[in-house]
Amino acid sequence: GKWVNKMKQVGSIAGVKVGDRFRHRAQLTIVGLHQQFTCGIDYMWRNDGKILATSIVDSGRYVNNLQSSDILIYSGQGGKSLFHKTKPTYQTKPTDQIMQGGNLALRNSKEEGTPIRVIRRLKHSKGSCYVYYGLYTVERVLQERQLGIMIYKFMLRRKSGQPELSFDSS
Amino acid sequence: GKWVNKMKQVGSIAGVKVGDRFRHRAQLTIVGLHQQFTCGIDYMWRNDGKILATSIVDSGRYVNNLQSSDILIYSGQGGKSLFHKTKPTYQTKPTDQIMQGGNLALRNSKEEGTPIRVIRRLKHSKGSCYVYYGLYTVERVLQERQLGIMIYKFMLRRKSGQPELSFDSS
DNA sequence: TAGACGTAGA
DNA sequence: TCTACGTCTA
Repeated sequence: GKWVNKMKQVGSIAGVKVGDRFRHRAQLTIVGLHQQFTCGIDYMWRNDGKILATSIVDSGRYVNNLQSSDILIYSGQGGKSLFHKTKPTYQTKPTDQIMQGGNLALRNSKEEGTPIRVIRRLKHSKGSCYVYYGLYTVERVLQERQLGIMIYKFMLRRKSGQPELSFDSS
Repeated sequence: GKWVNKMKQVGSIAGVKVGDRFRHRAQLTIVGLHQQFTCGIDYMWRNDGKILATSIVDSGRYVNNLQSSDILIYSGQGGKSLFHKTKPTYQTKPTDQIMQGGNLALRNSKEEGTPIRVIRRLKHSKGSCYVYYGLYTVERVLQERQLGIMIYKFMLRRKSGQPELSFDSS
């Protein structure tokens, strides 16, 4: 259950600035940056029934890729590889990723050109935190084979006109 | 990893008042009330190697019991009943609870008479929150049979001189 | 590395 | 009811 049925929204969140840092995923939920507690892709239902991605979290568990300061390659969700360890035993059947849920939401966002909030986990010697990177749009949807299964890759580009991100020792 | 290696401590936490409410377990961790993220019993190591309970969370998943405004019966942790559903299949062997970890910490706290922070989850029609109930001491350690296994029950009494808890519609 | 009174959403 | 890029401690 929830205290407040917080509405989801596309775009920036009032009071949250690019570069803001958070210790826990729960804090992203509280401020409304990303309302999924563990899932990497959050999305909302538009009035016409189409789902649109609102935010993604790059925690470093999937093989994503920050190609430059502006381009992020984000892996889709779902699918099971024989080489992917799950509890309590190893998978018996590999399955490809499917164009549904978060993957579908990201593809729809590309079609509509709507912005997506990007949060990335930064690791330090002392620990880690989640940093709000700002708004991105999906430019390309790719498919590739990885560990024997088909997975999606989404190429996102950071929207221009946003504050620079600087990562000093703070 | 962590940002700060926050020290655990027995007793009240500066800045946290009886009756304070929190939405997520993560917030209990942040303020230092209860540093275990999902486990119900938190404890620390004293210099001499003895473990002492620092705090417990009563989330309502175990069969606990608020007998009066001052007495809380709290179930120990561990043990597996044949009737307790676990993923991905049902247990094959029942196991009793063991006097270790959190259970041992609670027993030690009784011996030492040290206070324990108590947090209880309150459920509403709209959702739930965690409420800081204040400091309690362990008065009795009981054992009983439940669903075919031996479990511990800890009787805690709220220390006197603390603010009254009132639960109106706030 | 695994277990533990986690959460939100489909 | 289940899955999902959780998070701490032992």
